[in-house]
Amino acid sequence: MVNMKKRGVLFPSRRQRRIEKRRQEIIKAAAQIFAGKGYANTTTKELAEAADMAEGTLYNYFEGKREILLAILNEMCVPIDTLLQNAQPPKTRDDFVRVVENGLGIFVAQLDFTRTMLTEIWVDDVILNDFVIGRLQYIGEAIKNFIIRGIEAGNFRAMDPETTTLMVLGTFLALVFPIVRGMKPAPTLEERHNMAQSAVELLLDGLRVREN
Amino acid sequence: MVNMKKRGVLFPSRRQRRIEKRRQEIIKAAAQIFAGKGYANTTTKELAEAADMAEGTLYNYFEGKREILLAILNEMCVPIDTLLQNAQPPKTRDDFVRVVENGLGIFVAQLDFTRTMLTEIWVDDVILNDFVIGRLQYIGEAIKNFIIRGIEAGNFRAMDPETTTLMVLGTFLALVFPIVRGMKPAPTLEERHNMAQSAVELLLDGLRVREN
Amino acid sequence: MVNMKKRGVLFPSRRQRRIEKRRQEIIKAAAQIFAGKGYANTTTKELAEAADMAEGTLYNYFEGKREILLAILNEMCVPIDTLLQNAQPPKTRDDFVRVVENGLGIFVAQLDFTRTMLTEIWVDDVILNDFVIGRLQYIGEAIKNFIIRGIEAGNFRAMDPETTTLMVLGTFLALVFPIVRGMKPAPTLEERHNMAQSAVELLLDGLRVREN
Amino acid sequence: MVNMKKRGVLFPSRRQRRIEKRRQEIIKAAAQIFAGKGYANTTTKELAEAADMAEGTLYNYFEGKREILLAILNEMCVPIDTLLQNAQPPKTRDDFVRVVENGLGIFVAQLDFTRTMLTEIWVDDVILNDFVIGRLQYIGEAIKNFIIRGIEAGNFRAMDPETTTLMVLGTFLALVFPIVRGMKPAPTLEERHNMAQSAVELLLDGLRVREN
DNA sequence: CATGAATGAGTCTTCATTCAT
DNA sequence: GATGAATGAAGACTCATTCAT
Repeated sequence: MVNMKKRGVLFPSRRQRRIEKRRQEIIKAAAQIFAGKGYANTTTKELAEAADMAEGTLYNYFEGKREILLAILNEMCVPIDTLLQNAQPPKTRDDFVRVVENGLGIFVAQLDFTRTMLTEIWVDDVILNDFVIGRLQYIGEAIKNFIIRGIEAGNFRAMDPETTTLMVLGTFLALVFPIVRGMKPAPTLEERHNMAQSAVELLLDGLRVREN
Repeated sequence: MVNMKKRGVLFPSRRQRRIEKRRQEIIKAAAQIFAGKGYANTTTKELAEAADMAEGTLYNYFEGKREILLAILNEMCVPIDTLLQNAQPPKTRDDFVRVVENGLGIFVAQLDFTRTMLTEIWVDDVILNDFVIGRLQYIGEAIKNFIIRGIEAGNFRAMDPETTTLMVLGTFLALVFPIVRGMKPAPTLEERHNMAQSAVELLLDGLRVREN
Repeated sequence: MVNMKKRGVLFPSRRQRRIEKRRQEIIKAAAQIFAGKGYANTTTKELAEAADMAEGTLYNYFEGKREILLAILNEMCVPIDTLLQNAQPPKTRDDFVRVVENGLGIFVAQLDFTRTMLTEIWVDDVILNDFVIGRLQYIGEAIKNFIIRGIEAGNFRAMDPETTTLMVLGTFLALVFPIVRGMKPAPTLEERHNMAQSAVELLLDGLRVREN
Repeated sequence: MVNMKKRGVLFPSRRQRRIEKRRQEIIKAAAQIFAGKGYANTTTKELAEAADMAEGTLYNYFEGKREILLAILNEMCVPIDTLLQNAQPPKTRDDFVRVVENGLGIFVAQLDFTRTMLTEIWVDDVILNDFVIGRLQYIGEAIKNFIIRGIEAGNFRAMDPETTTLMVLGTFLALVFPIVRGMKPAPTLEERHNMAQSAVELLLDGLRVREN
């Protein structure tokens, strides 16, 4: 007989599914508000209203306000981590474009989560370390290797890989920023493709006209 | 006889100078704390302690907590605005490098102020609009014109000026970020020069080796 | 199905009744303290203690300290207003006595409320205007008309109606004052009747013996 | 040689006179503000500004805020006490009018002081007892005797002296109220005479026409 | 004596969390 | 599980009083 209390993650009972659904509702609603006014400026009352439940009910699903925030960030990291795990180091120019495109896609797909994260990393060292630093280092490492290999293969000019990595990341961030901050609407699939093209073009070839 | 009540800004009385000095002390101390934990997570008690005075004394110099924040941001914008007003559109590559260098210099010179601002723009629309948007647009416009003129002169390849501008800004931001976030120490003058060199090189020539 | 959210005023839900009850408790306790030491000298802590609840709980029922004061005054005006609306202009001497009697009754029935009001009208123009002036003018008008009609009918001697009205009101106030200020115990029904008799007698016939 | 430090009250030194003058300035200015917003709602900063001096200077002339209030009330009681001491029990109707007139004159002559007192007696038992109760009892006693003697002489009808006394006082208060509360301008000498006439007429003869 | 900046206890108010229903 | 009233610790701000200049 299956132990009803410990069905495990793979075969959740109906009860567990309901709980999970409710948590998701809370998370989604909370992300929207956190994204708008920041964690510290949001009251649990607002969270409850946004999730359409009583204040006390929140505490049946989360230990407290902060756990909701952490859940949001965890949630947001899932697709990022799967992308990172499956990603192949880009070989061709099109590979490169596709990576940027995918990255944009992830952030855009969960705008509120992204906003929430961006809102907090400046203020909360724990969050910065637990959710951002590691992944950023991983990505940075990947880019740096990409650059180094390019230099070794004679395809890239000899530049400081450290600084260059940062700037590559910055290019990406710059594309995302106005969207995240709500100054631009979320780009369509096609627009994302064009943005990625432009980015890669700039990074690979620079502004200047090739003389030959 | 000198009118003691209306000495004006240019010849401040000793009293006015003392007040201004005290305000500066408060601003400096507050920026340090705001930079670390954000405006909302900082109590007036902490501000007072950091400025080494009683809580009530703060209110002899500022109308309230928020005014201290605004004073910080105003303070920080002064050197930026003078730079922007005196800046010439870069003509040569060295011009370009110098502009980036100066920009880095400003942010680094007042790290706490920069951090404070970065901490709040995600959360406070008023601040974003009053202190950032305008200047960013101004800078963005300048960069865009630079790009457009370069394209017209046949020096730059035909790229979307809008997106490109963003990415140029992003490159800069990327250089600043780890310093502002306290992940890297403030760079020396020489290091800033090298960073600016790298940035300009990447932007103008891209990663790829010129084939000729 | 009964709409739970819009039951209306006439059929309050149990919840609404509970809230109203709690508000009344607070109002009553607050009136007692305000009456004793005045609004400005009363702290919310004291209010909470008097109402036997935590300080924060007050704010579940009122927007703030001042709203409690206003609620007290509103509360106190209800019986006054109903009296004023139903009152008939006194025709006979007994009518007159009864009016005075009723008036005394109202103030005595809610001594703390009366005290609270008397405490604040000297200090708070808004309250004076919103709660007192209008009603006083209405009453004054009624008295004045009563006097004028009396004069026209040849029953009353020709006196300045304005000043006389004031003095009639003053007579009433004088009866109320020592009770309100706590210098005398609240009068019984019978005592109130006698007081009203005396007042009417003085006003109608004066101190002097009728010569005929 | 005269002891400069203890010249006594009758021959104040120039220094003492200056101090007294300064105290009077403060008292006057303070009364104006207390009259408007009440003691508790007035800050020492406002007092200092009104007296055109620095906040600290107040403390060279008074022990604290409360002492200023008490000084105001003392000040106000001087003319009242001299009047009470010199007053003869009114014999004729004109005597009576003159007493009322004088009373009005005193209150009107120092409106701010009167207002200040009226503002505080509701809220501060010490003040009520020290400054008002005693005098009121004295006056009440005088009126009561006047009434009793009138009754004994067969001039006045037999009424409850207690209640009647109260109402006589109330008549007076009613005349003063709108002036004190700032709803009417201060009456001229002549107007005061008329008011006194009306009051006495009402009290002695009542509203009703004498039938003979 | 005059000044006014400094002080810190005291106020009103907010809000995350608990718990009885 | 759901509710939302109760709680009280903590926060921003005020102000009478002191004191160095």
